[in-house]
Amino acid sequence: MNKPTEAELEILSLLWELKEASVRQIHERISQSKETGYTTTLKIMQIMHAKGMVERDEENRTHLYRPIMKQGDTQKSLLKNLMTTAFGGSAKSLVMQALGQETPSKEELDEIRAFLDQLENK
Amino acid sequence: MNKPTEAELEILSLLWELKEASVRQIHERISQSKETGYTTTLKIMQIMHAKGMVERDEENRTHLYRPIMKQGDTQKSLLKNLMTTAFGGSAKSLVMQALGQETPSKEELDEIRAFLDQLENK
DNA sequence: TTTTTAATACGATAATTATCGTACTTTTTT
DNA sequence: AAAAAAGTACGATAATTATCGTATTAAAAA
Repeated sequence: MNKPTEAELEILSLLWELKEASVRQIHERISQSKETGYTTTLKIMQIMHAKGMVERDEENRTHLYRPIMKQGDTQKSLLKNLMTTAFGGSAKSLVMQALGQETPSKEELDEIRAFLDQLENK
Repeated sequence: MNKPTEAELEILSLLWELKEASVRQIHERISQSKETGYTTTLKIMQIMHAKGMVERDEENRTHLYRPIMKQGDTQKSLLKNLMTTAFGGSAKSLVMQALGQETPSKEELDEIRAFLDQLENK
């Protein structure tokens, strides 16, 4: 599956969150942070559909879109790409940079620790 | 400083690694993994210079380029962007995805643990 | 000294991505 | 029933990015 563009990714992540949404719903969310026309959002979603990135329920007049690209797979491939291009392939430096960026809660830190332990025993 | 494009990032990370390089050096590295013309690499580096992303030593005929954008800053902003768009802002899920992707060595895992502890006591 | 090689500069073009206007259709409101 | 509102479709265009050819110049080799 091909790499989503910036605009596509923005929409995809809303779809991951909402599971299913109309163009209007997506557009309302997007236009909170960005000045953009409704038909622009519509067009991008149509393109995503043509590319097979999303599926569409056309039962009713207002179409409903659902993501096809799995969130985990997409995250994986984007991360891998970023890791090799910007971090010289080092997971460690990426991870530490990310943690410094936005520190998780105590609970989350513990989950990460557990995950580290599990990795080590594999 | 503006977000580097894919092609720019590829060059930037080579410059981070080499500290300083000619167009030819960069092009040789790039063309190992990709079929591309010399003048294409040249042009992109010229554009990067025009944008102020790199500096250039023009003493000799063969110009030498050095990165201006600091590696850490660039990594930070790219990661932040990816974290918000693809990971719903969750550092935890990004970190775990990255670790699953490319498991660091035992030593590196320990460094990450130390970093986690340090975060918690801050 | 002549020729060949290796460099830069830079405009033109291709390719990709984002934006929007307009036409048309269906639904809802008046 | 007429008008307004809310949808989709889709072509055209703008903006950005990537690629390359050609001209020119400097250095190296013959």
